[in-house]
Amino acid sequence: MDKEYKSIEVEEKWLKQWYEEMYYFNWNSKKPRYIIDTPPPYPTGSFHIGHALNWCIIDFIARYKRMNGYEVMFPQGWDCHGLPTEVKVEEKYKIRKNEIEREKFRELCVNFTEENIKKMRATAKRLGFSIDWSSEYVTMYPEYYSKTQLSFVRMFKDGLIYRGYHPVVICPRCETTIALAEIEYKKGKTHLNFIKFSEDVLIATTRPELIPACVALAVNPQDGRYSHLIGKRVKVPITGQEVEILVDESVDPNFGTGIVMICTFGDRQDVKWWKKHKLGMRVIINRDGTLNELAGKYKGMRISEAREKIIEDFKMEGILLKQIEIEHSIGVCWRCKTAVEIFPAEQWFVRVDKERVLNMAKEVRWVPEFMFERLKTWVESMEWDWVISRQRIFATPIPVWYCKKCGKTVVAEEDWLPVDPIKERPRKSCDCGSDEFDAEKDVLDTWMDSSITSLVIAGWPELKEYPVSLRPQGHDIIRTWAFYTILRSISLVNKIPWREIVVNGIVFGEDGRKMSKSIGNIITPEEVVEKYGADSLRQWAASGVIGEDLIFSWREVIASSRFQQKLWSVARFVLMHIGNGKPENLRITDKWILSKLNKLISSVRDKMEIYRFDEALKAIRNFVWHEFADNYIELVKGRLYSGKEADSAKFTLEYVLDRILRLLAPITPFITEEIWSKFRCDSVHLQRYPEVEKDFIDEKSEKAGEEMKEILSVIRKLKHDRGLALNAPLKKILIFTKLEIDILDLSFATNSSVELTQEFPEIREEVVRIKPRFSIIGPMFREKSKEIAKIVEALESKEKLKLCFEGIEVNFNSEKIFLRPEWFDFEIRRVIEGFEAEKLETRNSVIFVLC
RNA sequence: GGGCUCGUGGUCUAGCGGUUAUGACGCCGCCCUCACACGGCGGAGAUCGCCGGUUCGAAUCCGGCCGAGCCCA
Repeated sequence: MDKEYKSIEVEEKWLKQWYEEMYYFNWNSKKPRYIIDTPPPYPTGSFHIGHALNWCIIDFIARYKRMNGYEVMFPQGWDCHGLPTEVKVEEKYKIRKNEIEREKFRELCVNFTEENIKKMRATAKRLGFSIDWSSEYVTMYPEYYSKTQLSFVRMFKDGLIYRGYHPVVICPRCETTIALAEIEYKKGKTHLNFIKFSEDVLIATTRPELIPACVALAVNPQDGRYSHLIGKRVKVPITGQEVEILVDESVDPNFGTGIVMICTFGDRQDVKWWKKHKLGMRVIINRDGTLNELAGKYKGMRISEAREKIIEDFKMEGILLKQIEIEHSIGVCWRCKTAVEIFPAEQWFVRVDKERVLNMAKEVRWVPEFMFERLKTWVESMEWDWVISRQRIFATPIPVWYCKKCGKTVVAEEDWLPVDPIKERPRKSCDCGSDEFDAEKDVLDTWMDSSITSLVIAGWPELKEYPVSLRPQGHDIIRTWAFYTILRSISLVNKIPWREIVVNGIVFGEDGRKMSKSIGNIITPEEVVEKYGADSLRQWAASGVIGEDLIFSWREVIASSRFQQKLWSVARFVLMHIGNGKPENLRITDKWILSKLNKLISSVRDKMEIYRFDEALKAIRNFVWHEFADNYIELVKGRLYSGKEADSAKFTLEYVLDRILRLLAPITPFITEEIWSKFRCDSVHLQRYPEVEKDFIDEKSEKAGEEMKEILSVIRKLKHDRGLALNAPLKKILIFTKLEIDILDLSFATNSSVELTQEFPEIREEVVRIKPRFSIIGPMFREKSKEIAKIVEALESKEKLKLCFEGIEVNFNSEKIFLRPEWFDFEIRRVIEGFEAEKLETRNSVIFVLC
């Protein structure tokens, strides 16, 4: 074995030697199943460090469960559809999607995505994830999206999907509807404009361009200033429509003038009021963000343009009384950051039964528990159903046509799927007899694809097992992926999707900020692997507390690679000495480490079960380094080198190494496999996770072993303090203890002869020096302090000893005073058997070292 | 504005009713002892964010404040 552990070389070797079938999931296996609903990443082309963290956690769980006898499914999906790819493809080919055929554009997107998947797959493989590549799924392929369509058809039939005219959020740049979950909020400054509608009606608004869309004004019922206005009608400037002044408790009397303008639609609050008060609708914005004829003279302008113009006009008319700058936040499209608008349109919706979703979600075990709160607050704040139609191309088509003659909606039948309504026609005539149809051009929200992953991996529509075992995911997509999956699972099969959900944090850069290109604090998994190997990156991933955000840290990665070197050196030592080990005549030291190891196994198992990989790994590292290497190996070296009583040590070394490797295998699959292959057959990953062997738990030996460790430590310190080499021999070490310690191992480890003594040895003690503590004596005796020192100095040896142990009464200026031991520091010399001796103490022993 | 999480040596962190408050990195000193100098041994370094309260006892529980982050409005 090389002295140095070459992680990169070793890892690349195993990547070639391992065979993928090792991790294939078999539905016919007799083992209990453990199915993981893994996240299908969006194929951007780079498998980033956040993915790496998430996948490491999944892999720890998968490997742990496998070693515990489960048939584990660790699938890999790719969630392909969506706007980002459309945008990238447009950039790449310098086209606009509407300039070429739909089909052609889609093809370009598919090719682009396939390339990206290839790159990400390579990174995932390099990191050593035990993915079952035979269960890979790609949402843009017909095998998958036909299931998305099937889910649409079934939910439509059950009345859980409907088409409706309703205000929805649109992104004027992307020219598509987006879901509430796709809105981001940005803080910024804007002007609050005070505009006079009539002599006694002054409103304040941040969106003056929407005045043409005004359908009502509202005041707070408690607001005494305006009680005379309630129910009155007032004329809107510019466009001149008359609107009523309403009352509503949710109007904030302290904001602006206390009179708010309700328009269709400025924001979601407008939608609420519009619904509640059953107001009319004046839509002045087109889908592309320009204004229409209802905006009067502002027709054709873009929103920002209209805002400037209208302010100018108001100024001229003298009805803009003042403008103040305020902080506010606006909703923007999460992909292109354009400010979103609200626009009523005919759209497809999924019905959201909030209460039911929450009740079912409670049946899932949430790790950490508080993450459920995130879902709860999100669901409770939802204002309308989930809009699932999008005006895009690269997505799953909505399998629907509309009869040209009677207008009836024709939804595809299950055996027509997959289907693209634009390319195909319904396979039967409309009930009215007509064969003329308009295809639905809208497509489905990408979340419609990815919210059925739990079902798809379980074989839906023929479910083989459900709910599945686990959903691992980040907390950033609780309101989307977790929520949608629960909703769809309930809607389609009336069951929760998974028994348990483990939510991990997100990764920050070393500076504690979110990783981003603009800040330049991005670390890629590839660069970590190139420098320190995958096992080190994996150890870093294990170092985070589940659910908490994790800061990337080179320090942690380096510490991890050092641990690997240590483990390697330990293994090298063990493998040099093992062979012919026998579990017979185990000595205290052996029993001590075996007992500690079995307790370690127990606690590591407990930590793995609750996904506290940080604690599991820390415990293992600590054991390997500070118990096994620093102490056990040092204590048994003598036996191994001398061959005396070596078999028990050999057995123990081999047993401990074997268990350590299995314990670590889920976290560091490469180094454990490499060491395992040096003395065992098969793969370490096909072994059982260590079980506690109760027979090895031995409190008495453990206590004795700990005592030996402490004795060793005080002797090391003594040698250190005296400037002796650690292997310098001492004349004799006499130990007085009630514990059954092993002097054979101790004498080797200290390179000295060690004797146990039942009785305290004959000691001659002598006070060599007494140093008064002037900080105590000074304040008491003032200028006479020096005299005290002299008196003490003049004491006879016996008296000095007495002072040291109990204190002594002396004459002082013809007065008797009592000197206390704590007033002085004593230097004591002990002599045993004619040699000068040092007295050392541990909790349970007194040790005399003869130098 | 609301919800959640977190403030512990220089840095990162464990502990979450009684510990001499854990460990890592860094720092200082000694040591190339036949597994390991990517190592060993030893050391210095913390009024546990601030203020109150509960308790015999609080880093740990409760309340308030200050600060950071995430999610949401």
